[in-house]
Amino acid sequence: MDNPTNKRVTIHDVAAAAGVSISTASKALNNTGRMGAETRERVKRIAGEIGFRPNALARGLLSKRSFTIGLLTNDTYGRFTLPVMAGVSEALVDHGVSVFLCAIEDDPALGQIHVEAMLDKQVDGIIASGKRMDRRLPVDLSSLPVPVVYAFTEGTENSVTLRSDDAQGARLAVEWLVKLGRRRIAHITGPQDFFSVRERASAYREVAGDVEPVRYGIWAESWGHEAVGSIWAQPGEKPDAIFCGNDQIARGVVDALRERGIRIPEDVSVVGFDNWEIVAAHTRPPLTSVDMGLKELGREAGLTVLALAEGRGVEPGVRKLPCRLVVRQSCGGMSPTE
Amino acid sequence: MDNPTNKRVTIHDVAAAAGVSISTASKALNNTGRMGAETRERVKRIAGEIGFRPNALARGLLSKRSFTIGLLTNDTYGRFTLPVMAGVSEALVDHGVSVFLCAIEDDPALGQIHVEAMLDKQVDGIIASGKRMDRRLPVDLSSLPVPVVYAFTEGTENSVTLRSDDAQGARLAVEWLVKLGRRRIAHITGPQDFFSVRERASAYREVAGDVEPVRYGIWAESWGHEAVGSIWAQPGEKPDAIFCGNDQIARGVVDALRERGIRIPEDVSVVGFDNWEIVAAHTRPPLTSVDMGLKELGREAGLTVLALAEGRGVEPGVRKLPCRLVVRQSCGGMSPTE
DNA sequence: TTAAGGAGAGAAAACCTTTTCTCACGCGAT
DNA sequence: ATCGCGTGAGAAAAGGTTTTCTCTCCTTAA
Repeated sequence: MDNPTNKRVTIHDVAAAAGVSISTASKALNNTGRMGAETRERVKRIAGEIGFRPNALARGLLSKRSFTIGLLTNDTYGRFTLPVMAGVSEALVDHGVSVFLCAIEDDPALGQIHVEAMLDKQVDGIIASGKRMDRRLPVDLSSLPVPVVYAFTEGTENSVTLRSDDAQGARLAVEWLVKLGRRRIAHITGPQDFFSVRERASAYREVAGDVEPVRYGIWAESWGHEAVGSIWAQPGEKPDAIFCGNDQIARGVVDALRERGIRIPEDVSVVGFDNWEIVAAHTRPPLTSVDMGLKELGREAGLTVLALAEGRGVEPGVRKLPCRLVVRQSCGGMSPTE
Repeated sequence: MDNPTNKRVTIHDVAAAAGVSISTASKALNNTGRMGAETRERVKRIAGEIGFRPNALARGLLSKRSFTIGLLTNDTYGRFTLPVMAGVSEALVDHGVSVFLCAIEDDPALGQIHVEAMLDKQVDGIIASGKRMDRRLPVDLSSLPVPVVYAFTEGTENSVTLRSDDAQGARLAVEWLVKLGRRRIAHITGPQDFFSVRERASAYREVAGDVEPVRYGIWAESWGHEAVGSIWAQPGEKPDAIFCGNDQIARGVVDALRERGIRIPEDVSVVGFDNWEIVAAHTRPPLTSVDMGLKELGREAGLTVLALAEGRGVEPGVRKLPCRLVVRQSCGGMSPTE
């Protein structure tokens, strides 16, 4: 049913082929208006046969809905926005909505250009996403003529913001360690100026108590390695579990422990954060890790911006999505519900 | 200069405000038609003042150009399409073109849906991208009404395909090792059924000679680790350099060497492939690695599809873009040109 | 038999922009 | 004085849909 010419088939062609007027054709295809059941069926059948697909530009011009949204991110290479994007795309494709990807590094001018390009193209809404929860994108989205949803980046005053519940995730991890019988749980994590770091740390503190100081550092293997070095260099009792601020740190921790002949998980349990498959699953032993559910976050962001675009109300504020614990072999025990 | 009402400002508003007709306004703004210089300036000034931006949908309806292209990928989480995407976006934003990101896992139905959605939205062209050069996307793009460019995935018969020159990249790496005085260079790499693997291996063979067998395995740290184990378990002379099929394998190799007390780069040089920052830069010591220039590839793909969309001819066939060697500390020596 | 009403379908406007065509006017040349 | 022409600017069509309005029949009830 391809059309041999290069010209796209329009509703005019459908109408002509079916021997009806354009308006009747349109109403038939959209299940609107009044007409004989037979006519409606015939139009639909013929439309299918000649491969008619409505021109979204024309439709959008009239309906003020382009079935298009923009995804703005400054996390070009990062592992955070990637699953978020996948989630957004997945949630919206069912609704016929396509996603403009706009990678603005940290360049305000570039951001501005992208936003304007999106508005020119009449996007129905914008999702702003980033690489950390407590930083803004370098572009002001607060007074746009379209709805904006923030996902994994800080939003403005009365905006809708979606984030993972890091405190709950941290609690999940530490409680799991406690349940396994660990009593001396250390926490090696990233820079203290990250909001997530502070949130995870205080949840850790709540559950694990004051037995070990929180160790702040950088988001790198080397820091995990080094921190273990300094803990084991000190005199006194050693931890029987280490809760790490991310998987890379955990990886460094595991390496450092192994170098000392300490067995994982028999002597020390290790838990990571992020559940970054490529690291967590390939560490020896594979890492138990907290998954922030970023894909789910993306899906939620997509549905939310869609709701706003359709005029359905959405309560503004910060919405936290739960994390889950992915159990592998680095801390013993078999399932988080056992 | 915001407009207080929610209504978007159209060229009607500009015309009214400037006291001219719509056609005159349009011609003034597009620098077409004939009119007094003063009129033209006044229209432009007023358009700027009231914040007029032309509606791309309406423009596209008429011009048959939507200034929109689609990027199809099945590498949702992968590290390959990510830089490709960044390159595409970067190249096209200057031309006012926005990019639809379509993540089709490996699902033909999903692919079909996305392609149809893109065509409905009148994309000017499509870039297909994947996670390996010798696999097709699970969707047929061979007879679409818009131009298609393949980047880092296999294209169809008479298509334009962009890929990295893996043979040249491998040669670069091995020649570098030779220049450093290494004579017994091993090659530990991925599965032999990857085209890139075979290509890299034969380039390796050309330069390094027949002194060590190529060791095929899987794309994982564990394989690098294991391969070193088996090499060092064998009797006979040991390699003084190892060229790895990717950075993860290299990472496993480095770990295994260190466990044996072998110094890097003093005793053995190691080179990786992919230059995956997050792995290469954080291995101890940081890995020298071959960079496939994926961002450049993306940029090139963007410009190519744009050229096709504008009717400028592009020679079909496979175009290989050069790799470059990123020198870090894992093989000694300081710069690839020294 | 006629008026009312409903069913089926088409005409036309609207969305916003670009482009082609037409028109009016003034000036220089005949 | 008239013709032609160049200049400045507006009218209208086009692009593909959707939607409202209108029109024509036909049926049914009075």
